Amino acid sequence: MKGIRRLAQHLDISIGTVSRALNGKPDVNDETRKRVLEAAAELGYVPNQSGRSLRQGTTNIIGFMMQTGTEITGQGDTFFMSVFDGVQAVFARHKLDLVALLCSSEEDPSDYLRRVVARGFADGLILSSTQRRDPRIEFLAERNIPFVTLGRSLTDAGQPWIDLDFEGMAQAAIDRLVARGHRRIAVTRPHDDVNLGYIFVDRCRDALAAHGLPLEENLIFRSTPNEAGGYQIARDLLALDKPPTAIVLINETIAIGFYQALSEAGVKPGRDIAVIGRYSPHAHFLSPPLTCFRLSLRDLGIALAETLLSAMPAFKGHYPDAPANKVWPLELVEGESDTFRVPLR
Amino acid sequence: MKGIRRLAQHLDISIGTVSRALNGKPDVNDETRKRVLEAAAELGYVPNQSGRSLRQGTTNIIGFMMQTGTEITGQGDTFFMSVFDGVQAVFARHKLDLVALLCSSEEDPSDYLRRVVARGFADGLILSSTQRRDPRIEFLAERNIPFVTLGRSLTDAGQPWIDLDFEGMAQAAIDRLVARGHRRIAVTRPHDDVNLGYIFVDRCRDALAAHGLPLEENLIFRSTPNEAGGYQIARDLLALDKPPTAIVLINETIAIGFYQALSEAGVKPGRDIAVIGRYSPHAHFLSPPLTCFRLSLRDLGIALAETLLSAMPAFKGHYPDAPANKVWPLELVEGESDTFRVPLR
DNA sequence: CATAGTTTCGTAAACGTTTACGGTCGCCAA
DNA sequence: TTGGCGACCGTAAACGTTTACGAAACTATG
Repeated sequence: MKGIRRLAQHLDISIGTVSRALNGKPDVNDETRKRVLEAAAELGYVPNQSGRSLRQGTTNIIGFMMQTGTEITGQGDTFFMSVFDGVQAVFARHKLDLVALLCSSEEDPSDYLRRVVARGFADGLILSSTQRRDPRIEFLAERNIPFVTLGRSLTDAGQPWIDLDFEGMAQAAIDRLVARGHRRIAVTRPHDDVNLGYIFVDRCRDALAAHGLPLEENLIFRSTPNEAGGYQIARDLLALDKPPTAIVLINETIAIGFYQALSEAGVKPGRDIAVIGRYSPHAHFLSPPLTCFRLSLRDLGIALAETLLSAMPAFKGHYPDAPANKVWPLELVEGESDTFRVPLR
Repeated sequence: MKGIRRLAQHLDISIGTVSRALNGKPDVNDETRKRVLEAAAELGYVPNQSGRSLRQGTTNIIGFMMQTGTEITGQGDTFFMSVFDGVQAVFARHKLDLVALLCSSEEDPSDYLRRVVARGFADGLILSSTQRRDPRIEFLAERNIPFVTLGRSLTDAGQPWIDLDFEGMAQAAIDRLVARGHRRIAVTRPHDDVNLGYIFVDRCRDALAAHGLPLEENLIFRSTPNEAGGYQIARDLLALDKPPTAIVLINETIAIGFYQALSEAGVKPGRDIAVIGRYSPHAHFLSPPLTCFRLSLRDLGIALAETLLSAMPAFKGHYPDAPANKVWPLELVEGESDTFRVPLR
């Protein structure tokens, strides 16, 4: 005898009552409930996941899908782990288990999603690393699986999303640099088709145009979003006939390689070129400290979770004021890497 | 009508035959099997996970447990993502789904494990961040859930494990530094009770003793294993009356903060102090390049997966030569941070 | 005391699969 | 003709829960 039957037999009551007692249903005597809970703890009984979700049609599992391989995501462990931490905190309060679904860099994310999730694996999903056109979105939407995306896509299907405010960052960074006299400003973007690259570059172009300045095509640098990518960008930049006087880095870790390549050439951020980037735990420890845009990753995770919950029928009304769509603000952290000013001529 | 019934009705055959056809059982006509597979693809049928695992008593899910929060794990950047990638590659070949179970920094890992896994959630588990005494091991062992740990523990229960060769690293690093004349060598260790700290420090002590040298207590630095921790170590080290002439850093990302604090004090690795650390994607991009110990994280993941598979009854014999226990070698990458030699006097 | 209402509990069906078992059919050999 | 055998397929039980329904016991009300 196993499972709930064993527990019921041990207590000499029916399995129905045991189940009700454990699940906090109202029609069970207080005394009985107490006995059941004690016995469950004593025998180490834990309800079987499969049985429960087969019956209820619900798994109590939320999946957070991400991709492995820093060449792909541009965000290392700490980015996702911090966001995950926030998401976890919310779901734990609702007895939902959160698991990370890491899609290998070798597998197509859509195939992965189809394979692992179509079979009723999760009650809800968080999608990250959204591509410019992302078939996963259509797939989930037409199956009515609640989900939220971290990042916008051109193929949005009315699902809630939260995205970082790359528009605001572009605007603020460009305005700041232009105010310091820069006219030829470079920008970077990821090498692949992730949507933020388009958003960021386009908005930088707009912001420059508002000042009557062009975004020169050869000052748009594509790279893998890791240290090596940053290194390459700096090399390419320095090899130009007429290098720009300022640059805005869109990814986190590229600053390390970027700094290094500059250093090897005797070029110092803040003195010879203005650099603005993204916050990362090492940003403070670069020399000079990187001026960068920061956000609270944990809070972002919390918002993602609440948004997803408000999109799940079972939790209707729990988070009425959760944002359906939100552009998450980035806060400027002043460093010394952008103090270089272009003298007026 | 849903699920396999719908498929059976659509084909006008029994659900038993459909199931057999889909699962590659022998006693089904080739023609019938073909029709079933086509119809399944057409209708987008995917077997329900809960139903299947309820019947079979197996979930086809493997869990890789890690902890969120860089202050905890000590591996920033891409450590886990890379290992995970290797694990994934192996399990995918066996139609096993791998999910990451990230335990929040706020929750006790043992509680987490009990909560999420006891209910028959996974067929096997990989445990990382093993503590010196780790209750999770006993928990899994007595429930007969196949698992493998990344890291040894004092409370090992006969399960297979793979650990990094911190002994070898300690030995090689100390020998190297002593050969260059260093007599007062500092070492670092994580701030918490993760087992590798003990192993590493003890073995450094042994290696020094073999040369007739002591490991001075005030030259053992504890810190959070992130950039800030490394920064603090350097500050503390420089504040000593008589700073050491060399140091071995056990964690990856602490090198960044360590370098920065040295730089602020005008101390240069390789010229004024010898530094040996652990490889990380940024190690090349520090100045001077960090002499460090590297390993193939993806291969480590592959080995973990094969080891776990060979411990799972259902895969007996698939990986007969998978290591039960293995100390994973670390390879020295020569940089320029340890070229400082102590002049003979 | 009769009746209605309330509290508490047991019974059994249902969730979607897999699989042991037995049945049908056609074929071949004796 | 008969028996045996192999190929193929249908039937139904089983996995471990939850929950709708109804029964029983008790309480309150008239």
